[in-house]
Amino acid sequence: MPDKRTAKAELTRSGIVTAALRLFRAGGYDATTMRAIADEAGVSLGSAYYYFSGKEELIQAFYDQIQVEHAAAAEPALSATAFGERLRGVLESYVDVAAPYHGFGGQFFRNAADPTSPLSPFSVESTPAREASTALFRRTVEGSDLKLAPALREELPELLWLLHMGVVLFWVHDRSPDQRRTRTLVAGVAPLVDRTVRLTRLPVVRGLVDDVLVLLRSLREG
Amino acid sequence: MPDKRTAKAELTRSGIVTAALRLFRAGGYDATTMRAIADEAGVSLGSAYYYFSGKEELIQAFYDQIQVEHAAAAEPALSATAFGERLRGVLESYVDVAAPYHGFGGQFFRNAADPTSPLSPFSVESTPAREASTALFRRTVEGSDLKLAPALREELPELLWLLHMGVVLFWVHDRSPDQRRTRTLVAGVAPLVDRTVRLTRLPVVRGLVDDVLVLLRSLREG
DNA sequence: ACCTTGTTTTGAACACGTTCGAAACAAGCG
DNA sequence: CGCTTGTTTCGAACGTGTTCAAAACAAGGT
Repeated sequence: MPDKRTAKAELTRSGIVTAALRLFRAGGYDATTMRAIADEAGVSLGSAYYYFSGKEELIQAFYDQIQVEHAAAAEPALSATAFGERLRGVLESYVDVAAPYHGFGGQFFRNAADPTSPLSPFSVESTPAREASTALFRRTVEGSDLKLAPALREELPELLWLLHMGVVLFWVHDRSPDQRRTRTLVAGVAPLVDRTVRLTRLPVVRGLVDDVLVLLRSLREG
Repeated sequence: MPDKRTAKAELTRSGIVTAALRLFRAGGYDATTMRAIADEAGVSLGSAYYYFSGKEELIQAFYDQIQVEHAAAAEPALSATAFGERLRGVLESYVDVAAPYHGFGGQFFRNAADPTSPLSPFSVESTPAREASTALFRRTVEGSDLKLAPALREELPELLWLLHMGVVLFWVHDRSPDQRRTRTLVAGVAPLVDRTVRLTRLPVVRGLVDDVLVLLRSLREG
């Protein structure tokens, strides 16, 4: 492991990342070999493994990039005030940003699904990316016209992130041209979530919501 | 591919499956090599590949086995009449049945998450297993005291299957001893679903449910 | 200058999943 | 019995991700 990172080492490292991203983009994840990445970066195979524990770790760079792009692309959507509109815009912008990678998104996804992998969106290693994404949904809630019980308001961003993960899951399996079906899903689900959340102020639904919150908390500790 | 299956060939085939399952059970999926499976079955490496297109295909046998065990283990739970009780029992019995495989369940899961893989629960190849599982949830609904709009009643089993998939996802990531957290989730979520579904008869909620159904249908065609 | 210590680089080597051409086997037919 | 056709078995060989011991390099300290 590189403890004291010299300037030159950092250059080598970023060179490997750049090479990997270029090749992933061109030919997909599985088809891109570590040897090809090393060649493209102008280093030996062993050097690639000196900087990265394995092929998987190179995906993280990809994730980080998409997350940043998503945050930027979602910005315009956050000028609306209606919660449903905001949510729809934020979810849609992800589909836009991720579109170029849809072809081999599944190859990434396979690794992400492994719970033992640091690439899993639930892993500790993904915490920064996860929190950045959750922050985006927190802004979606807080800048909106939505009126809510404070307890639910606090949990909502994380629940929306979960919804986002669900959309991504759908997206990965979506073979329709230009991911039309995912867009249909987002356009339909956003207003539904809006209306559902507003319903939680009804007395009949209130008790249900409270129990959901209790369950969420007991799961978090467990 | 074996077109005309002779009796001896069928024996070789099942021998390979048995060997694979035994080794998976003992050492997990990743650690079990195709060479070891072939050895254990007393055939050559090439023979294993003559019968199975790859290591992945051997997982399907595992899935089928669990599905059958689940259906059997869920039977007692279906003697209850309250929908919430029935649902809880069915979901819980899966956790019981799958418990021995929790250790390497994630290794299977990784392959299942690949949308291009036939092992994906959404793939055409998985249709039989998926429908068998959905049938279980249809029974859960139909034998219960649940009163519902016919339209929703028709869609509910598939939605419950989706919930089941969600529970499995949670289960895979659950590192608590004896999967306590997953059991907490199931025990908590079953009554919540029960109450939520019953709420759909309220006039205020009715319109929401109708829109959900419309969305589901438009997604199915797309 | 030389040694020491730590970092970076290298390519050979390993084990694995998978492919493939060729051999062995079985069955029907003349 | 030979011959043909189709099935089954085999193991060598390929390309892959990954590991590792050794070399090259850099920077001080003496």
